[in-house]
Amino acid sequence: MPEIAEVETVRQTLKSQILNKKIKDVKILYPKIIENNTEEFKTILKENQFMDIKRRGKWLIFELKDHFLLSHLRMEGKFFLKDRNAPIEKHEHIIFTFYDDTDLRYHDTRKFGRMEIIKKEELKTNKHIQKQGFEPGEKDLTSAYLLDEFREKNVAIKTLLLDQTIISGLGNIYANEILFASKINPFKKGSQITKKEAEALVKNSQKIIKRAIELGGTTIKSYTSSLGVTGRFQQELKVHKKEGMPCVICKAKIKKEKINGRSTYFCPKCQRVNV
DNA sequence: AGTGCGACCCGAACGC
DNA sequence: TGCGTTCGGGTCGCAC
Repeated sequence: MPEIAEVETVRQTLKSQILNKKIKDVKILYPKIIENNTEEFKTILKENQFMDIKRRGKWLIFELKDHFLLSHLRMEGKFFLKDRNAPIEKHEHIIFTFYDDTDLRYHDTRKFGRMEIIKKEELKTNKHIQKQGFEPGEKDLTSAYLLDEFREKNVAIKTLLLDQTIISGLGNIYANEILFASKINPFKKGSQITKKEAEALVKNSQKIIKRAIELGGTTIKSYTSSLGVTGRFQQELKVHKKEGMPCVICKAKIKKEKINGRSTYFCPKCQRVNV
């Protein structure tokens, strides 16, 4: 699933492929993905060009002349670059055709992804963008900040790591891995998190996301990023999808349980409730 | 305000 | 084998 490292990989890959190419036409085959009026969406894009691609958390931000195109891949959104004559595949929902006869195609099996075009001055106040917390690696993501955010929260730390308003960009895979690296039980309540644990979370989120980006993200299940780029971080997963396998530290069997409806993998020994 | 949960989707995995 | 059912997963919006 695309989390921050996968989205960053998509951003870098796309940036090297589509910048400053003039858009001839846009086709919307499944309108629910677009949060704007579809005619308005097309009108803004035609004859326009992507001048830069930025990112905030899991949101891709394509810079146009006077607008930004925001794109969230959710579970399985992918971008592919193809020849315009290539047959349209089943899950290709949005097609941007450039004047050089290539297409940028948005492919999304589950149709969960979303796109929205906004005026440039609306970026900071956009409802999606403005609520993003700090990203792993940003210097404002400190243990003091986390302790303050967790202080009054009576929910599992695992759930809090997935809250984009606190830390921006983490999904289920990296939340599981960061908790394992930090030796924190995923069920532990936010208010019970100690200073030491908060420091470990800052350090490990930074380390793991940095490493995942270096490896091009995690390819798991059906998810691969654009243009056939395959992530290699899955080779370094320690607990995610490792139910029943021996812990790399202590050999105890990795457990799988649900927290807030999400699969949570952890080592019952290294991540004991009271350490 | 904080918290929990269904809805959105559909292919894969599972159960019989 | 083949069919029906369940699961997963990020985010939103609603209910409490």
